Amino acid sequence: MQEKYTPAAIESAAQQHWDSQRSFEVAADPSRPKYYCLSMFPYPSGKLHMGHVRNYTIGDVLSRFHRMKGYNVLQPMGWDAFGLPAENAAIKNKVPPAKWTYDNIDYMKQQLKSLGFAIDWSRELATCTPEYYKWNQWLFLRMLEKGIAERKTQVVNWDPVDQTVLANEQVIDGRGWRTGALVEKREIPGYYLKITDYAEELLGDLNELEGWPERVKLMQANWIGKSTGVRFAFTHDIADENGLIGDGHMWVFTTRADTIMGVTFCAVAAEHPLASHAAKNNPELAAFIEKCKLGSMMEADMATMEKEGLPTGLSVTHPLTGEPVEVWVGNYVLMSYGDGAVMGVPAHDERDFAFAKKYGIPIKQVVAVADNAYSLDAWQEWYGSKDGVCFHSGKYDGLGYEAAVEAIAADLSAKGIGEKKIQWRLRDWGVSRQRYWGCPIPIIHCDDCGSVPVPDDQLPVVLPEDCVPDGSGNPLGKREDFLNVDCPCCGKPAKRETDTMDTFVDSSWYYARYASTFSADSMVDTETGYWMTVDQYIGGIEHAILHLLYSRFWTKVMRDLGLVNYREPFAHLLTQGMVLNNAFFQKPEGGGKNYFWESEIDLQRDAKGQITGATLKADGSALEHELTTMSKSKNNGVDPQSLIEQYGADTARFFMMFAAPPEQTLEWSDAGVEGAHRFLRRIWSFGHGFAAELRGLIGGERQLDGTKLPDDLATLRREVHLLLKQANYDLGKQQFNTVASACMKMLNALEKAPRDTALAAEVIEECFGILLRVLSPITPHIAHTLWQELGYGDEILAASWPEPIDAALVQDEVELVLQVNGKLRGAVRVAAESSRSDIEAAALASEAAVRFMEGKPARKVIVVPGRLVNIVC
RNA sequence: GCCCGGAUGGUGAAAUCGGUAGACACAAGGGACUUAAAAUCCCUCGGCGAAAGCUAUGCGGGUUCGAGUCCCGCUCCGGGCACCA
Repeated sequence: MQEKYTPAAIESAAQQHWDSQRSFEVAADPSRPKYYCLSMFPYPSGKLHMGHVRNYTIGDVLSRFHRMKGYNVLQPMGWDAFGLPAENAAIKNKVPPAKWTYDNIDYMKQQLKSLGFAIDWSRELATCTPEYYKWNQWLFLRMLEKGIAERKTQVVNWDPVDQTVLANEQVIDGRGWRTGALVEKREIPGYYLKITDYAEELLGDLNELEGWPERVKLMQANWIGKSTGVRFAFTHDIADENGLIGDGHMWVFTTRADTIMGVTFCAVAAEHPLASHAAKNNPELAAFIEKCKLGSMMEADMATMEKEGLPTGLSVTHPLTGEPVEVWVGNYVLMSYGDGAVMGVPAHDERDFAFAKKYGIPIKQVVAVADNAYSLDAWQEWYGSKDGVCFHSGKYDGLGYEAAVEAIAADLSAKGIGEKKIQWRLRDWGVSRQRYWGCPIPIIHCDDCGSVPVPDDQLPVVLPEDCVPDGSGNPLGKREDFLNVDCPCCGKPAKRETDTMDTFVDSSWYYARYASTFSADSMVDTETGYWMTVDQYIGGIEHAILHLLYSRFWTKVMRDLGLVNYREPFAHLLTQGMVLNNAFFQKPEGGGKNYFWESEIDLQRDAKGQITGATLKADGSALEHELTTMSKSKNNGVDPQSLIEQYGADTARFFMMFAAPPEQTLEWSDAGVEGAHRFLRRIWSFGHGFAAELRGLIGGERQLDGTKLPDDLATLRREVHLLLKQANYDLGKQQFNTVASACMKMLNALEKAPRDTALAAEVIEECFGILLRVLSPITPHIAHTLWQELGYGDEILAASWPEPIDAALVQDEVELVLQVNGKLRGAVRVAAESSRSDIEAAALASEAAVRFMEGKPARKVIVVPGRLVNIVC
């Protein structure tokens, strides 16, 4: 056995061993319990980053732990291979996205292998391969047949210079990222998946997901956003050349029907038919509407922008009072939510209040809350409260929120212009992307037959892999060989759809494909039934809503099509915190941020080492900094490669687990890695130092007799078994940082232990065997090698997980904390099985108690068994 | 702006059910070994104080014998906001 710990050598040897044994290739085996452990697959951006190392180490720890617990463990890996960065790289380097992507996959796969993850590589998949995306297309066609997919108009960011659609990410301060041109909103056709049809089930089934963090379920519930309210119409006789607009009804939705008597205006979206009609003879309004159409599509921008409006000059009729109500166009009203119109009740809605104050619209209080006086001076929290009663509301006066809503809904319903309605915040999922590097939408456009689905036997529609996007629109639009096709209905020349699918489609079902046998004839097969559902899913908290919601939806669609028999894909979810690092930037005049690498700058720090400023090495100019997620675009990623090369995979893995609990954000710091490596060196030299003794001991049928141990060895053994108990508890909580520290404590104890007797060697043999096994999921290479070298066995993978021995844990005496009036004043030692009154007596008699009680009688003595005694006097 | 989290020494963090705050590490300082360095090992290490002790878990209140942990009100930081993945 080598004296020196040489991670490079032992890690490649261990990896070769696992490779040659095919240790991690698994098959369905109904006789054994299965554990499907899935980490979110990476986007092949070029190199692994620290977030990946963190994510996959967590998954690997859980996989290896469960394997030693006796489970049949599946841990697959693949590539979320379609997406925008490949096109950006193509624009920059003139390399086809396909080549860039496949090259990145090759490199990153080798990186993953060097980290020693227990992955079944025989199930590797990449979403950009036709064998995979064929089934995106196939399922999309089934959704079309069932009416789950439909074609309607969508609003996109349009760059008028490049004549191309931009992602939100490519719009910086309202301008195109490459051209700097003001971005416009444009309506174009696209496909939507009716996720709203599943809203009720997606919401309800959250209750079944006991293994999900509450906060994720809460976020999803809020996102789905079920609200019960009233949809009703303001009537009018506004007509254009086609007759009454909207049949003389302007529909609105409100959750506050109880405030209907306080309506003093209505607001409609810029795209609303009444707005368009009013703009015809009103150039100022037409200009305002154009301006609204320029604005951002993003909800955050909508919510923070200045609320503006302009009157249309039109009025509609209040459904209950019959009074005329002015109609305004508001830039904050969304055509895509509800009916694109809202009622304005300034007295009881904060936004309406601000709007009314700004434009001098009357404010009419119609809800009163006891002991509060209404004033128009400033908005008060209680104005929006549902706790009050109707007021100034005629027949509804005195009714509380619920009674008022019921009464008003009933009256509106009687007039035939309103009803109670459930409204969802969730919108349908627009899946069309005007991009090249994605899964082609399998549709053919024929002048005669319209939009025709590609027949199943012509799937997949294969994406040509040699295009190089240049930023001026989808290159598929110029590919005659892709575009031109005969119409499947009439046989006449037709054109293929050039839109591709949202990449969230790719990631909505990959877990099911891993679990099946990659058949060319079916999306999923019977093997899926054994492995699914995923027992443990691990990924970044940033996916808490969209990816997870789309996957849940997709699963339910597959179930309705009879493809799978489960209703939820992921039983347990671990949302790892993000890995953060400082990012340094300057703000150029055109807007946006220019990021610099830390190597390009000089840092200024205060006496405590906190960063106070930064300057660019090149010209000394000042930089701003922010603590943010590691990302390619921010030049603040730390490449794990150098870490692996310098210290080895085990050190990188140990440090990642030790640095913070998995759910917490992890602020990157180079320091600390050294400590992890030092620990592994100590483990190695401890093993090396005892190699001869341990080899002699291991292997026999001998069982350590704990009753004959001298005190120091009994204490050591007790300490290690106690640490094992804690480590097992923490593994159950998925708190791996304290598992790592338990291992460190075990080694600390072992190093201090006496080692000069045969009995000592026996205890150390048992304890070190525990330590190696607890450590093995985190640092598998060193644990594997020491296990073998010391003769514990051939395969630590095949060893069973250690459990603490109760007899080793007992102790005769315990030390209790002594408090007087809640303050720590000392300690009392008592026999472990002392009664409450014995403990009280011992505490009261102690020197510290006498001293701090200052002669006062004890009014109360609180005894917490095994913990403390508190004397109140 | 809205929804969801988080905040504990110089740093990362621990504290299982409301019961010794700072385990385990990193950094720093001191020492041993060494011709020297590296490595390794030992000691100190929240603040104030000579000590007794006091004080301390982002800020301000509250509940409790006892609060990092529970409640109310803030501040700052992170994630998401539907075309980044």
